[in-house]
Amino acid sequence: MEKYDRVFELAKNRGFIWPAFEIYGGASGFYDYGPLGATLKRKIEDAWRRFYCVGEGFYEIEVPTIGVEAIFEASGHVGGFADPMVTCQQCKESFRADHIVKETMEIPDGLKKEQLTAIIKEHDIRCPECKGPLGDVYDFNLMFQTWIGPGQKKKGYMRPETAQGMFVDFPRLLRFYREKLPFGVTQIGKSYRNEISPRQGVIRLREFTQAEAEVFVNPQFKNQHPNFGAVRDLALPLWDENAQLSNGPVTPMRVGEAVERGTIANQYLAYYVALTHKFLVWVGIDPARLRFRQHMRTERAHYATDCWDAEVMLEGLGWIEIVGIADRTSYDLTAHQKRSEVDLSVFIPFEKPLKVKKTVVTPDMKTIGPKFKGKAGKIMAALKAMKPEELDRPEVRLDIDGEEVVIDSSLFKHETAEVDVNGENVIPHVVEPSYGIDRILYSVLEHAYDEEIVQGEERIVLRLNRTVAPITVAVLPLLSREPLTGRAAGIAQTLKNAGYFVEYDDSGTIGKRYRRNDEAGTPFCVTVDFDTIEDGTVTVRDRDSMAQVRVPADGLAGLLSELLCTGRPLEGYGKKV
RNA sequence: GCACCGAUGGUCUAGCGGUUAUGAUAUCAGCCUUCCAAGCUGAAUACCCGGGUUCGAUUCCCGGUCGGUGCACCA
Repeated sequence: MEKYDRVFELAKNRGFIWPAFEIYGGASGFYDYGPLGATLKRKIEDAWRRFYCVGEGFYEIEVPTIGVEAIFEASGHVGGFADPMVTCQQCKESFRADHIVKETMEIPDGLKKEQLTAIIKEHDIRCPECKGPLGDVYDFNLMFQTWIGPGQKKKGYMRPETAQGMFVDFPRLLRFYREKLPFGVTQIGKSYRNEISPRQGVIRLREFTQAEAEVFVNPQFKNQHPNFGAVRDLALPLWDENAQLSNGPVTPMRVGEAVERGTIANQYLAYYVALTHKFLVWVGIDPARLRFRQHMRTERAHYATDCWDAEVMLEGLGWIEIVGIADRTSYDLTAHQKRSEVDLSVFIPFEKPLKVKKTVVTPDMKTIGPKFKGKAGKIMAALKAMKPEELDRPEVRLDIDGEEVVIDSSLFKHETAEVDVNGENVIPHVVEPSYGIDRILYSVLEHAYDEEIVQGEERIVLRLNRTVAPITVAVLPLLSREPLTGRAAGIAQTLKNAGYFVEYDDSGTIGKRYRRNDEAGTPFCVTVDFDTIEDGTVTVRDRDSMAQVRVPADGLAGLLSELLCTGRPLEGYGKKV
């Protein structure tokens, strides 16, 4: 953890990250982003928006972080993650408490943990592995629970992922996108998981930020991503299931080939794996410390056909998952359709209408109604569900709530006609790239962190990507006295007016100020010296090479704009110093 | 949640049953300074929280919080 310690020390010193609630002793799994950290995070999120919202055309939505119980009943988070657990005091193995008890006796479902503890004590139920004594039963649900409104009538949960909000809004989103697939929606926001014992510092948080995209696609066309050509030849470091099983290496493979060979299940999934690679490198993840690992069949959620994690190498922590890209199929929408009883399918028109024979039954409800009263509705439904040949009889026998009802053929008409079927209703599949912003932010810091020896002194420098660095440019008078200070302040103001995040600093020697900005990751330092007063030129210093060029102060805003857009080295501009 | 270890200025640290609680670095003010943590002067800032033992606790004991390590957990 040595590297982590050094990065975290810098993060605390320079105002990137620190423990939350420090004056009250803190709480594990919670961290604050300080001035530079919050700015860096926002810039990473903005880069993400540039890829997903601007690039892919997926609009961003924002839904409450608290959800009503039904959402998480449908998603499986309530039932699946509210298990009573018990730990063996001897071998420390954990078990489902109710399962252990059920091996010995019949018990009803839904017993409270106190009741289960009592039963275990009473019947001296022991650890099935080592026969050691069991501890008290405790509830195990990763969701934070709360009550909506006064009293305890309406349960609410802090969302454990942002995804559910986008599934729940599906009918409105479908209308917004004018009822056509495919379309995508994104959300950047906080999610909450009440981890039992978060470790690994900022890697495992109880409150964290996710950036997720849900791409709704016709399952028939998962192999026809409209923009696949743009990524087809990109080589990705893939570590598929077979390679993992055989302890094989991570192999670079072109995206197109990965789909053709079936390494990645379909074009849509592969496209977002590729887009993830582009994004991560763009915000400053070292490609040499990045790989894509396929989920093993056994670790995949039962509904997911294929799932790939982007993992980064962090020193002392190993390979850490920072993005998951999953084909969730129609699982989520189907679950919400069932629980909410709202139709979440999309009408997909056929290219040519299909001619289909259809039987239309018209019951004579004027007679059936008064005669059968309360059962009339069910009789109508039963008649309409009958096959044509069953209706061609003098009388029809129906089973209504276990009772036989005989309907004379005079009580309904039926005719079979050929009708046009113009399309079908399909529940879309969902391809979901899910990004852990906090982990990405820390990884960016660690991958940018560098120490080097300059003239016998250690230099710490954050080699952040120019576009995500919190401060874009520092303006420094060579000496802290007039007329340099006044001129520098003026230049700083001009750059602020141009929209840049500018730091003006005249405290201490010039060397010290360079180093301060190196630690903050500021890519450029503009220095105002006596030549500036004479001829209006300044020096611009590159953080990484420490090289300087001399350019006219008037052109600074334009120069910065070009440096940020093109990513070209500073050395190509102005006169070398 | 269990076991072991730790917690001292912003940061990194020395140390002790009674100290004016080290040192470095960072910060602020001033002097000096014509490009990479220079120098001088001064200032401000700390014993994680709660109980106990004791004349006296930052120091010893107990509990908690936070952090580290191992186990468990991480859909």
